[in-house]
Amino acid sequence: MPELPEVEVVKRSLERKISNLIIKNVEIRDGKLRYELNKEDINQIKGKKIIKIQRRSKFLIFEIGKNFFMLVHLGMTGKFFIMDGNERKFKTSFYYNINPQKDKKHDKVIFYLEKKKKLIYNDVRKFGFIKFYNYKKLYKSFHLINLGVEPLDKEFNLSYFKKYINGRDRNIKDILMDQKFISGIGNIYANEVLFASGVRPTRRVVKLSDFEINKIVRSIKKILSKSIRLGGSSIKDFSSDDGKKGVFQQYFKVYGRKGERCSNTDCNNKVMRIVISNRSSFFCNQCQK
DNA sequence: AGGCATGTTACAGG
DNA sequence: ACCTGTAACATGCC
Repeated sequence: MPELPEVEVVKRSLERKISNLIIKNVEIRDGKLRYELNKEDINQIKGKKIIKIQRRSKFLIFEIGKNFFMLVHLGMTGKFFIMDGNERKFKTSFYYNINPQKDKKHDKVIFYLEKKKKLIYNDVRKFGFIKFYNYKKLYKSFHLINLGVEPLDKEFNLSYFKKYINGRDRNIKDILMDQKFISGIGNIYANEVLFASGVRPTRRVVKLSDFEINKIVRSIKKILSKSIRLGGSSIKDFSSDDGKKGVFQQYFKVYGRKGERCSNTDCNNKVMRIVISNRSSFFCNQCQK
């Protein structure tokens, strides 16, 4: 589900709903995630309070009690459900159509909170993980230490961009998804950003003009922040307990649109799909140079 | 049946 | 030691 905007939306939602609550108990339904869940660590958080939830790149960082941190990555299909009493609320779901019954099968960890609330970590493909650290080790962990700038930070600008690509002969799409360069962009947003910038995903970075780089930088900031504002453009809150099918609102201009007409009104070209680094890449041959 | 899927990373080769 | 590209991980939908 998650690229930066989605994770940010999840973070805000969690902050609102479960911060300042004490974790009464934790049930591990299936600890086999990307990394096996550490039971001793899990035991340590019982009786402690969720103090704060932060985001770095696509990672969520829960501060629990004093000097203890839970690092969560949602992988491809990780999501959190918050249950208030018996109601299963779909706060942040993105995996085909969510079916409450089928979905329960993939509940991995259940955090029992105060006020009869529950936080459920659910992950179909098990690429996500939950790890625990103290402060020092958290920020020294290999997950966080190699991350590049946050795309929405001022630090991410033309000169940072040029400095990084200097001497690298790679295509622009790879660079945008390179977490050591900027952290938070995945396949969907890389495609969308390049469409908005009028740059083909295959372009070598050494050949980009300052004008084009600026366009890319601005598109990144614009698209990511817009997406956060909209509640994560690739996800939609579900209220499916009444049996109604949730509706995905698609805002994508090129992603997944192979063969469809280009989104630019004055263009009759069809969107192409090619594979770059094992990932689908969509673009308009006419509008992207 | 086979292809495809928002993620990271271990590994091999240069 | 660095840099780059490939394959693998698990599961389900089309």
